[in-house]
Amino acid sequence: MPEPWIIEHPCAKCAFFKGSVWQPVERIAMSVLTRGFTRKSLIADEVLFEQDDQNEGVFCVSAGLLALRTHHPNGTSTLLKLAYPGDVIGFRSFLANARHKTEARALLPSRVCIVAHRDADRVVRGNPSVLTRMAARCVSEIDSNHDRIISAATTSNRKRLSDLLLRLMAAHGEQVGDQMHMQLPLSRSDLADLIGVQPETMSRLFKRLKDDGVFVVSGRDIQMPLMQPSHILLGRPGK
Amino acid sequence: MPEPWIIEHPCAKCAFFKGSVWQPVERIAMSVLTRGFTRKSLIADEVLFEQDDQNEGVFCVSAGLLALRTHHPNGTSTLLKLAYPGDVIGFRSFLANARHKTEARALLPSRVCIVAHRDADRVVRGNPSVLTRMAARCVSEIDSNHDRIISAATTSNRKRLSDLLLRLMAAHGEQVGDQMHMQLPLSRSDLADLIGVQPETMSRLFKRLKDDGVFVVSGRDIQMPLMQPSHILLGRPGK
DNA sequence: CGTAAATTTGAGAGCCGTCAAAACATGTGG
DNA sequence: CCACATGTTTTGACGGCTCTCAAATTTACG
Repeated sequence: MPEPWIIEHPCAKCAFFKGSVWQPVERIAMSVLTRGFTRKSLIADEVLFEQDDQNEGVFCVSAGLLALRTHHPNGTSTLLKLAYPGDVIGFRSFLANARHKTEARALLPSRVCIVAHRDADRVVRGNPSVLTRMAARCVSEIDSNHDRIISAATTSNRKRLSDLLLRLMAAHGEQVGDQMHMQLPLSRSDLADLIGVQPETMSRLFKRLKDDGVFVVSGRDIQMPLMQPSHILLGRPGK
Repeated sequence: MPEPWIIEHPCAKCAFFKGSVWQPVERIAMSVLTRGFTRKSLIADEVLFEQDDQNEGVFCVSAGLLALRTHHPNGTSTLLKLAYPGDVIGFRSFLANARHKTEARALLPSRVCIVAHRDADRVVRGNPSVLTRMAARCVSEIDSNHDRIISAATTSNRKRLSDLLLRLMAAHGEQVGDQMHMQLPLSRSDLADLIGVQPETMSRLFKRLKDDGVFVVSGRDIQMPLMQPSHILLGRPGK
């Protein structure tokens, strides 16, 4: 018999509770959720799940930054997604009931909340609205993949890198005087895997951005003047 | 009170009934489905829905071939997906309750089945399993987008074109003697939009494929020897 | 301070984008 | 059936970018 007292939702205190896929659910589902609920801290470079692993649940990033990567047979890899707090990961293999196609590895010290597969399944079955919200996550995943396919097909690597750095700056940077400043959370190889070029090319792209005065770069230290001639960021005419 | 007689499922006679997202549903949902159900024939080059149109339902391709394209402000476009019989399209904007991000245009004379938005909504609400199957379509969409991102990042344009032609040959070709033969359903520009290169480059890629003896090309007529030295299709070592 | 790993630099070949022009295909009206 | 106009595809020339391999340099860390 269900308890008449109010059971607190395991995500209730999370900053992302409002947009959680697990919310709202019926009271009964809360106990299932609570039972399947775990939190996990990851140090930088720690792996949350491995490519080809069986899905063990649905993961929700609550702090830090994870990279979703697929490794190719020839030793190279492609960085498919950066997962920020609020992002749900592992739902692809959860929904398909299949193995992970990507590896999830922390780029920064991170924290994830986990709903174990079996219990996630049960909650979803009893609460179609959870499925609706997961489908919405799928859709935004599709959207961002489309954006990436389009930018790869229509935009120069130089502009794509500059866009990426702008996004990273927005997420990780802070204002210092009239400059933005950040510590890059990614290595040059990771950036190369994200843009889809070789590391040597990435290095040269950085050089060009530096030479053009768009960014001040020193290792992982990036600075960016807040007011800069917009034509530089927009790239050469046409591209 | 539901009719005791058997109502036939509107997709019952479809070749893709077995894998339909609309199947199985409760008997009551069948009448809603039937009510919202339309079929539409498209001549080559006819538009099913326009980019930025409001979603009017969920479409299931039953014959022919459609191209999902997004047009960019600068006049170029990217071909994001070829939709074959059995494919469901429009589910992205249906699930997100948003406008279409792509245009759907028939490349060949085609036929689609349509479940009107309002009724699709109703069926989904009453039958969570429909949502599960739509989520599965989302997941395979994500998978194929990932494959595309990966191949764009790691494979030469030459190999990507050759892979594409192989897939098209499998779908549209027929064996004539010891050759495969097909009529290309796509213009050179469409192929260029699909691979992500300029039309001039596409023309040169074809020339190289021809020169290397992989394909015999004449306009939209493509022939391919069935037994060919596999190293040609695999491309240069490394790539 | 020294070793291993990551990043940058150099050189050369090949591929792609751009612009412009030629070749080809298609459809129309005479 | 031809002449013509239109739209698509191919070709040429050229500059710029990326890949590859190799070596130099910097950074990270024990």
